[in-house]
Amino acid sequence: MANYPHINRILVALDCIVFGFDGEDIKLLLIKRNFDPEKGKWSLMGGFLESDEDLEDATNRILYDLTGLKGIYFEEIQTFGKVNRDPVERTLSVCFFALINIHAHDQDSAKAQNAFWINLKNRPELIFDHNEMVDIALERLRYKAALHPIGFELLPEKFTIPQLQKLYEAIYDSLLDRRNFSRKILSTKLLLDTGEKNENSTTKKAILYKLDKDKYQKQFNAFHYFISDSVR
Amino acid sequence: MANYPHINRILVALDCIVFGFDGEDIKLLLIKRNFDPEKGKWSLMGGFLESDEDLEDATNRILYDLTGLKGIYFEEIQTFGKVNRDPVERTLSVCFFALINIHAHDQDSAKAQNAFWINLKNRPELIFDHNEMVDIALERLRYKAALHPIGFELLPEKFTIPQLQKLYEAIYDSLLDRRNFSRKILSTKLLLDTGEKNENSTTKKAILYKLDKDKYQKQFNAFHYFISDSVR
DNA sequence: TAATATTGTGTCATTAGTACACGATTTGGA
DNA sequence: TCCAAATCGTGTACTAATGACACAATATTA
Repeated sequence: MANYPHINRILVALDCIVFGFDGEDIKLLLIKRNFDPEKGKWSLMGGFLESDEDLEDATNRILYDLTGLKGIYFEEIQTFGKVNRDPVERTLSVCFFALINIHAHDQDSAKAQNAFWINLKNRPELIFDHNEMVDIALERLRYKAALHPIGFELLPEKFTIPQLQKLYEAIYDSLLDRRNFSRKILSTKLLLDTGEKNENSTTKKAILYKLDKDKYQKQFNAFHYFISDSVR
Repeated sequence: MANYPHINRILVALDCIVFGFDGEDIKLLLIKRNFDPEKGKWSLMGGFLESDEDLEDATNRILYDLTGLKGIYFEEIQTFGKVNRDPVERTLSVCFFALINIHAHDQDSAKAQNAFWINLKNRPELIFDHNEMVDIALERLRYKAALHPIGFELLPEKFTIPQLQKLYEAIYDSLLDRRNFSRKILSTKLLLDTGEKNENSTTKKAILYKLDKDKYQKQFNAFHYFISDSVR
């Protein structure tokens, strides 16, 4: 069976940081554990890698079990491999974060996993090294969102510029200038005016935009190099 | 022993992309395999994770065995986990890249591993998914070097601005404007004038600088956010 | 219909980025 | 010896991007 002899095989788990946005704050989808180990405590959603399963398929499976959604945006962060990180048995954890539209997920799936949306600012202590994972995920989200138009993954299909601004303000926990923000976002040409307006507003109704998905795909991995001044 | 029953344990390997710079080109330290599987073919340097070893310690061990150096700069890229990526037995690979000063490493260590510096432009076909690993590593190096002063890891302690420019030109495979490059680099205030000049040159001798390590540490993780225009 | 909250757009000064020029240094051969 | 060739250091002018701030328009409610 095993063809590399004398080498130890190790348990491999996946752990997922699910970010959502409710219009005001960034939220995490966390598990109130009703199973061992650490029953009763909070943790990230996770699962073990099956022997016949690609790593990427396992990620999609875990996200589907949690949210009922397919095709969620996710990104690997890091693999955590301290010998004693899991007190039960040595377990490597491949850690990733996912971004979802908080209103689109399936609530029954979440309930079945005993998962709850928790405001990032009120996050509880998590088991094992899950706190560190969240710290790193948040750092990565901030890093990525600064350079790539990733934030749209957290919003509904149609959204207003003020909503988008609130999202960025939540991600960076800082206030932005309305006028400069608008100019900067529109200059990307990634937004399409739907012609509709946000009827939920009690004051002036803002224009609803949607993402230009073609441009989004093309531009996604382009970013402005620090060294961009090339010579012909 | 095992406390999570009914779950498959998997082999975990580490694979490392070692980048170097010889003054003209980016090079890779590759292994001409004199062992099975795929004996005789080229591969990345790698090794298995030991059962009593932290992931990070394993990385340092593998890099030390290859280069004789400690404290090398390295960064995890991604964990590769397709079921059939290793034809011998399923093996997860935690993949990372390292940057070293090509002249500082221990040649005997490299020789013992049958490792050779290969120009990135002439890289041979590698085994398994190692080609993809190199592609992703290069992309990550370009990404990172554009925003962080990471390039210094590839240069000797004292270096000239023209040398640094050649490095960036090699990383991005493009020519840069001498005058603007110099201005941009000096504006970071990360370079200290050593007062010495490069005696190797056959024409005008350039000023030798060294890295201001204090500033380097402090600034390393700072970068300019896309959304940086905050309101007081 | 006036007060309040919010949205869309505009202006101006400052900074950063791009394109390009000139004089200085060093070596080696005329 | 001195001039050509290569390379290095710095400067300047134009353009684009950013940051700070103002005003008019829209919608609701008292």
